[in-house]
Amino acid sequence: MASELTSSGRPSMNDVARAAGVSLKTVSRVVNGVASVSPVLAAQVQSAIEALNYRPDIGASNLRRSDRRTGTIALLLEDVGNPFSAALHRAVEDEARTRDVQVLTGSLDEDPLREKELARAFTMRRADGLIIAPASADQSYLSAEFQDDTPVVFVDRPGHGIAADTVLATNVIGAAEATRHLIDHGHRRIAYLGDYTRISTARQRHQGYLDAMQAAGLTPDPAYFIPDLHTTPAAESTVIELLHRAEPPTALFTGQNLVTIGAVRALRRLGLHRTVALIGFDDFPLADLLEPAVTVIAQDPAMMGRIAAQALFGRIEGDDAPPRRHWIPTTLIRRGSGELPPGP
Amino acid sequence: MASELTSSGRPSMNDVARAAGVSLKTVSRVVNGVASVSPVLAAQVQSAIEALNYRPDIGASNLRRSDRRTGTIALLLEDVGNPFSAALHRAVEDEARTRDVQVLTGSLDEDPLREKELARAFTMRRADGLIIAPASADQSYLSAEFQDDTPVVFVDRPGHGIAADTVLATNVIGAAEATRHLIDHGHRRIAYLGDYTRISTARQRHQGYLDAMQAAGLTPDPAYFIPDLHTTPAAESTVIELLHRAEPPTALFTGQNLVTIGAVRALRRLGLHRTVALIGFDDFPLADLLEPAVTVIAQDPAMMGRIAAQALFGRIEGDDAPPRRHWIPTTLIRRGSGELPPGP
DNA sequence: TGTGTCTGAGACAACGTTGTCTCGCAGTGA
DNA sequence: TCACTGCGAGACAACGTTGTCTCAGACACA
Repeated sequence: MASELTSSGRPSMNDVARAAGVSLKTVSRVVNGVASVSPVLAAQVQSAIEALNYRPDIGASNLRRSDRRTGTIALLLEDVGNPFSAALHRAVEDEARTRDVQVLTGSLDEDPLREKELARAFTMRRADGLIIAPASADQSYLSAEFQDDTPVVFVDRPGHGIAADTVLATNVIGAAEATRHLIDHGHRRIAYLGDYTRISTARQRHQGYLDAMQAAGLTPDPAYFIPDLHTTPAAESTVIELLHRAEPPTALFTGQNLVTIGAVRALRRLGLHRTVALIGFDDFPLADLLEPAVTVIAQDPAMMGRIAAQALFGRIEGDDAPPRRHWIPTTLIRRGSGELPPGP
Repeated sequence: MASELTSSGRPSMNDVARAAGVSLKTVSRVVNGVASVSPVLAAQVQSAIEALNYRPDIGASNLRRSDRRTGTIALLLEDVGNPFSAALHRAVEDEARTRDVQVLTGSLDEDPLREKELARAFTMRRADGLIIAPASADQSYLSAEFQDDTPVVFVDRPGHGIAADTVLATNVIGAAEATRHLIDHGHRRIAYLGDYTRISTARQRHQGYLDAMQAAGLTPDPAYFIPDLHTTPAAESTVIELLHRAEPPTALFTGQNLVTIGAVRALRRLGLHRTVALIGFDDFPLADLLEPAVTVIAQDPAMMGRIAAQALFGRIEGDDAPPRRHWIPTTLIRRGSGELPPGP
């Protein structure tokens, strides 16, 4: 157990070499599984490694290696604590795991400055690639940041100012499907309630709503267009105000999770949860256990993460085809709230 | 815009030095904010940095630096996709952010082998510290893995075989409070339904249940002790079976999130959700919107993450006091399901 | 026996950066 | 004018590792 280290910290290959009575380079060969080492020496090296608890420093390795891979990718999401981001994160991790790659994560909180700070932090750590759900309006800074030699994949939201693979939900189609579903159930006064207009998914979902209304020959009433809701309390109070109007909508289409939940709370407080129809974009846990259960346009964050990670690793491994755009389909899940008829 | 790089990849300090007409070391001084550089040269260096989009390689920096900090910590959780882990992760990130530290994450899925693999992967990346919710029974391997020079903090579950700071919820107290609450509402036949017994939190919550029963002079019926439930479907079918027995319990105490949700589903299917009382350990979104709303013992994963991160950074910065144990209190939230009286 | 080939293993430089040492030069005081 | 001080800035080695080169020795063959 007596360790013969020159330095006080972790043992290095040199310490292992000394302990095993071989050259540094031979230790390197054993660690990297190069075949041309005689079994006798290899065994000596192995036991020295175990005696000293030697662990290679992949930072130093990376510095010298020709492929320059750190075995680390970066993942920038809206908020690793929210269910959508968390599910996507998990799927990325699963893909990374099969390749022995680790994942550095960061939350952007819709803050463009934070996005740039984190991009820089990850550049300085020489991540092999980046998956990002961008918060800022323009990602052209990324090509300078990464010198165009680190692949980038956009997920959930498209990037701007830089060509890269992109993985998106079918926001327009899904929102149109939700709206059409409400129209098919007899609704005409349908309100759209969405997130900040600067967020592209919010704009697309609104677009889908408009498309479906127009396709049905209905004129969307601007009074029913309610953007810039970002939190549950904001959505709740806004819905209460909306339903107190002289001519309230008979159906609500909510363009985001927290907004949907705010709407559910508001309808409950007003006792209108069995009267006013509701469809939310993005599924959430227990939606099926509410009264009435909430009809949603479900996204598939796990698939988005998986496809994004596969695209990224493809690029890291040398795929240099033109950037691709992957559409991940949404699904209408009928549960009750979206099938309520309009009042008399 | 013409870049004068020797190498084809990212520019190095050498490239910046050449472009600015100064020595490599002067660039290093400017990058590290050493004051003793004349303003003129510093400005030349700055503009060369910007022209070349130079970004320091903190891996190389770390290799040479005396403090040996990578500015990266590792976080090992049960599953970054579940709400508890995700909330904890987010809190750790927030603490790390104030210190310009990035977070490497990994999910263990109750797999001891995965725990060891990830510990090794993070050692090889020379993380400055580790926060872990352990899946294996013994973490003594960590002191070899980290050579005792990388601080470790256990969170949610205690570690074994290695002394380290530990951040735990008051599982026994919280579970006892839940059970007492049911007893106070007149229940005598109370079932405990929990996760795998090998998980320490599951054992502690069961212990709290036993404590409260005994304190009330009740003998816990072994038939009402139902361990090893890990998923919602398993919990759902088990609860259905349980309530079909000749003498079913009048109240359920569920020791974990997914089990609670399985119980809610089962009670709904049986139409007993207003008859059989239910208290769950760990809060979950929308628990207050169910019918009846679900009474829970709420944990505070964000506080657990924050305290764990603060403890870890304290150690990283040199705190060498004996290991501490931090207890994060749980809170009983009365919502209705836990206040139902026993049937006649 | 001499020559050539092969193989295993060590020597050395280099990756990008920082710690330490040294040196030149301007400014100071006698 | 001459030492002395102080300060800015460069030279050099080193961190832990791998790529490349070289060399010693075993072996085969003419």
